[in-house]
Amino acid sequence: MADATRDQILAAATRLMAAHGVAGTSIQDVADAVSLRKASVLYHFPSKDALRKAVIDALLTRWRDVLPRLLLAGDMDPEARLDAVMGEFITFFSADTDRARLLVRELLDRPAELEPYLVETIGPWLRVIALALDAGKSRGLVRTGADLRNLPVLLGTLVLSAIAAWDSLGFMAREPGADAEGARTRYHTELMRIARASLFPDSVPALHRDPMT
Amino acid sequence: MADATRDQILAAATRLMAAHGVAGTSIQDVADAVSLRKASVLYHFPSKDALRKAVIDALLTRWRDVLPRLLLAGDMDPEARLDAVMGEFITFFSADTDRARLLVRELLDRPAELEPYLVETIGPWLRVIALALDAGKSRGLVRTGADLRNLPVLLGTLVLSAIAAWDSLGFMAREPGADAEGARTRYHTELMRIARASLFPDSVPALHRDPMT
DNA sequence: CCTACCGATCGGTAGG
DNA sequence: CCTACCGATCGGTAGG
Repeated sequence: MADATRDQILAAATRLMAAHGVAGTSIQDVADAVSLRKASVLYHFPSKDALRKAVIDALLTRWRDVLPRLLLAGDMDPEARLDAVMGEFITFFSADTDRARLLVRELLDRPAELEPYLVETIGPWLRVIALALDAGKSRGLVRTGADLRNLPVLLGTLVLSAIAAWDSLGFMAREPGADAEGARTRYHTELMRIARASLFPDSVPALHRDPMT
Repeated sequence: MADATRDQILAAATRLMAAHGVAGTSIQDVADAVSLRKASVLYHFPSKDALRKAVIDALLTRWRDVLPRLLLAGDMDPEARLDAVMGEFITFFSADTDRARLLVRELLDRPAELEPYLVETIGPWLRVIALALDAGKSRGLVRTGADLRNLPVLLGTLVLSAIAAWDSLGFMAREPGADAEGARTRYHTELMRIARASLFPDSVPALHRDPMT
């Protein structure tokens, strides 16, 4: 079933559309990247829009593979759950930063089209997390001031955009003479710390190690 | 000196480029929006790239007007300074969300071109804030765990992207039957709360009211 | 998967 | 600020 040529086109289109946007990527650009003629690309994907949809769909399908690991994580305490969810989130997008850039671009370009996907793939996760956090609140494990309706969306936005902007903004955080890999790890560690600090009172110590280190 | 036609073109280009990106906006689109011919737009701005640069430049010039208010804020304590900076940041971008969308797009499309502007207009602010925060750390006013090299960039990214994504993601936070204006205020309030929680230990109470309310 | 081709639109110019 | 026009490129199709 694996169509090697189709996969190569998809990979090239993903890279180009993440870097330059859909409007900034022509079918000819994709064809050049895989050493084919434009008409051959259109044989595998009947239109530019079909190619774009296939790129986004591949990304969201991969995300759906990650999701169950989070929802079925059983009766974790709020802190362990946050670490698990944020860790998977950071791992997923930093493993391929094209994913983050593509999603940010789609959020800006076609919010209405992305909305049902968000409701379907992020909605259930949001509800489960909000429930767990609300239970944690009454047990004093979660900050009473936290706005549980906005916080998860904002933390998701933070991870997504921070990773999408890493190539553009990472230089501002890199101290001279430090290794690039270490700088990225510290960037992710600080993402996790912000999330924890926004959710948990200081009296609840971090129980779990940073999944990024 | 005010050129009304030029300003109208600039305003239309700002709106269109924020919504559809530079590559997704043609000179014809801009001309249609101001009821001119394409050649007339090119009389006021010699090329599409000159138009784009004028749009970005107008945005960054406005930001430069806000900046001194932050840097010259005198000997504020860390908490008051965070409230002032975050408040100005949120006010600036939420007053016109095109600004946030345009900047996010430029960060993705032309990071190398934006870098000198960032270093010039954000760099000094970052250094002053980092110094003030570091002083606050030794006085126990700032969390010792905070990574002061990454935190300011991440909080800036959070505000920028959260406001850019409001139109796309705000629906996830809006409870049914709530007024839209109140929902947006609560969104901004939670942004402020995340920033404060990431920076200050719980033992330091919030001294200043939310500048958003 | 290719060659050859289509009409539409692109950014930009000449000239008034 | 307009009309008229330029070559290049766009997404897409026919036909093999």
